[in-house]
Amino acid sequence: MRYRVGLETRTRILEATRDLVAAQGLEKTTIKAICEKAGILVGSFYNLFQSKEEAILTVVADAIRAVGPDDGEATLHELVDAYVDFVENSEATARVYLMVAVSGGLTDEAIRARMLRHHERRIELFGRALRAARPEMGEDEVRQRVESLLAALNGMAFHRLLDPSFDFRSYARGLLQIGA
Amino acid sequence: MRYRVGLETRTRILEATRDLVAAQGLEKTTIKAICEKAGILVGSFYNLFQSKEEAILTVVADAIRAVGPDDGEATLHELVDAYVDFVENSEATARVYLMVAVSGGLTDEAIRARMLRHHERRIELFGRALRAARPEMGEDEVRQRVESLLAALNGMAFHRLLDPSFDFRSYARGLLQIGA
DNA sequence: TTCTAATTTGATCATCCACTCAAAGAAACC
DNA sequence: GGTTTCTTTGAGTGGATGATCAAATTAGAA
Repeated sequence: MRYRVGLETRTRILEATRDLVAAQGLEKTTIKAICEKAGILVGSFYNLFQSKEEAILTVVADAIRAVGPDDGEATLHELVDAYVDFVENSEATARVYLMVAVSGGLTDEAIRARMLRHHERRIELFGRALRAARPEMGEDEVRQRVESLLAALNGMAFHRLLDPSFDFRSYARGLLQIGA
Repeated sequence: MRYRVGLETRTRILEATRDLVAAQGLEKTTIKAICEKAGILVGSFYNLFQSKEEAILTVVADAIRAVGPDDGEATLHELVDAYVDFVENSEATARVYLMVAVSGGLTDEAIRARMLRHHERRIELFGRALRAARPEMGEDEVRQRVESLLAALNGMAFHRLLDPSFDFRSYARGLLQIGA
């Protein structure tokens, strides 16, 4: 994979994989369907990826990274908004993330460990923001509020992906008023 | 399916299916594995179920029913506790429910509709309990609080299933103090 | 016990899927 | 233009899976 055309094909394969996984789930996504959607034949796929698993894992890794913590200085409001933005603007990636987190996390030890680490990082990020806004708050209460906020955000993100008419942003902002 | 042995076999098949789906997910659960776990041969399976899908759908329907609203008179605290009990005491069923809700809900229109109806019923149930405890609260705020509570409960249930050391009951009760 | 209907057995089938590979074609560098 | 390396093609392989079926066995009612 060194020529320009090869890299373009690789991108097309990953996009096709992401969209198919988002629409049909991890297991129902077949090599044949990926290749059709990417406009290539099977052999080309295996020229760029060693296996179906490798392509899917690449998509999954991208999805996890896309949710990931960025700015350690952000306020709670900004963090919540950024998560809503992610779900609203990168719906396919968000769907992949959610499916992998649940189906993968519950059935695959490696994914489970990765999800727990990812969660812990987000807890720290949100905890830092809450402590900055409410310096007087005790550590136990910070933990309770941050776990609650993140759980509610995840639950609402799922609701939003199930039901596009669910006003994720409003409800997410409402969370800050309840728990602020 | 009229003889006693047939009904027993049916039960064994459904238990095996439930446990395998809980451990490996919907798609990786094969007829062969179900039959081995149930201690039967393939032909017996097809004597009692028309297809693999029928067995899985039966398990899934049981799982959805198991989370379902029961008592219209229950307090918020009782409703929350009942949900925690369900997750703690029927872990396999809870895992099946979660996997179906996410993977199924995001990829299958029929399951999606079913999940949204189920969610709406739970919102009503929790809403009734909150209104009973806080008659002065406006309808918009009831909706915001109930959506937040249910989303957080679902998010925490997932966290608990990923991480058995997560103290679901304490955090769930903490939700009531934040939003009460 | 006898008879019928339900149940079990296990070989068999058709289909789908991930993956391989050798040959032909295209891209990049001299 | 020549050479090398990368890319594409597409038929083909092996294996697994869901499902079928006729024959043998067993449960239960009369």
